[in-house]
Amino acid sequence: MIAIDSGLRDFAAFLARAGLKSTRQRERIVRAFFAAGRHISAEELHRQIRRQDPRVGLVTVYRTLKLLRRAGLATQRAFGDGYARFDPSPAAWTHHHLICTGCGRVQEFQEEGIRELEQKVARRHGFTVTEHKLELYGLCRECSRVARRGPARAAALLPVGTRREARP
Amino acid sequence: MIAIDSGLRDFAAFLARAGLKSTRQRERIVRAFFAAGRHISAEELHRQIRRQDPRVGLVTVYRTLKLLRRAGLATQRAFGDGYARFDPSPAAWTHHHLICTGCGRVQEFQEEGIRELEQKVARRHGFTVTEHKLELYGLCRECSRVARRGPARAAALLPVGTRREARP
DNA sequence: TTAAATGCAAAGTATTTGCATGCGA
DNA sequence: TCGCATGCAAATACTTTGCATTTAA
Repeated sequence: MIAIDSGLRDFAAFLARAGLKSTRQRERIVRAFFAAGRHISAEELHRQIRRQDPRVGLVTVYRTLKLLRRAGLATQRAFGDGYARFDPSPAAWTHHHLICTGCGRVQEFQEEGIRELEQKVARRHGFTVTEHKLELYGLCRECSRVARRGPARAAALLPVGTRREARP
Repeated sequence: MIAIDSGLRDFAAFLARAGLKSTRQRERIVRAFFAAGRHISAEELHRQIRRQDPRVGLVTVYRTLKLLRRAGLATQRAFGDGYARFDPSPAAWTHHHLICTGCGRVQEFQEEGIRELEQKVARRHGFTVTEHKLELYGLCRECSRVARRGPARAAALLPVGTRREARP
């Protein structure tokens, strides 16, 4: 996969530039990160890696993700489920998220017009934008259907969420 | 303040509807919440309330914020500094955020066109949107100026953040 | 009266850090 | 060889929960 190779190369360059070392763990983590689906959590990434190499600690995954961010290769997000999520950076500029508060599923979408609007806002405020997040929360097609049938009144009494929701 | 009164009234109605009680603490918290600046954290809110009434616990602030969400009167956010932030709900529909990664300041902005784009996306995906977040991260005017003078190269080696960053 | 609310202390949980050991350059 | 990297365990820090007590209805 070209995306993985170029990610690895960029990261290696970053390490060299910063006087840091290439290690087996870092390579495994970076490779898995670029191979992984989008918006992956540290824990999920760690699980993936463990399958091939049990000798990689969760702590190192966290530390490497931080390095990836410093290298400009990863973007951190928080969808409100208590985990930090990570995306390869160029992707951060080209897609946004629809998060279903019913079933928790996260869908991506692209919408060209948004970029322009952002630039307009940034200019108006003298802001230099490096990252952006647009998240739409609501009910997906299926959950909407279920909600329409079910007792609508009950919604007011439902807990807002079961997991912790703040962190990131 | 009209906004505070209507917030209190709505919350009282919610409590009655749900068979819950009105208490001195809940009134204080809700009042302070609607009087407070935007995107306030539970801790900040608690500090404000304590000035007038030391007999309100942080735990109750958390619990009441959760009720406010269930009542549809508050929106929860996570800007990446480790705290959950809360906004009065109608505000969530009318403003967005510019977050400076240099100095941490959060500015609000409004941009009419975004609403339309969202609706377009929602229709395309059969999604019923209840909440939305648009956050632009980058450098504010002043931090941009400083960055342009300072040694640009150093940026690659700076820590990405000092506080914890994931949570909510 | 009684079910809900409060507050303290303790638990929970994602993430970070200290430190002894390992290992790349 | 030398200093950065790793991994374990322990620490953090925001948030939630258990439980005895208080309070609104």
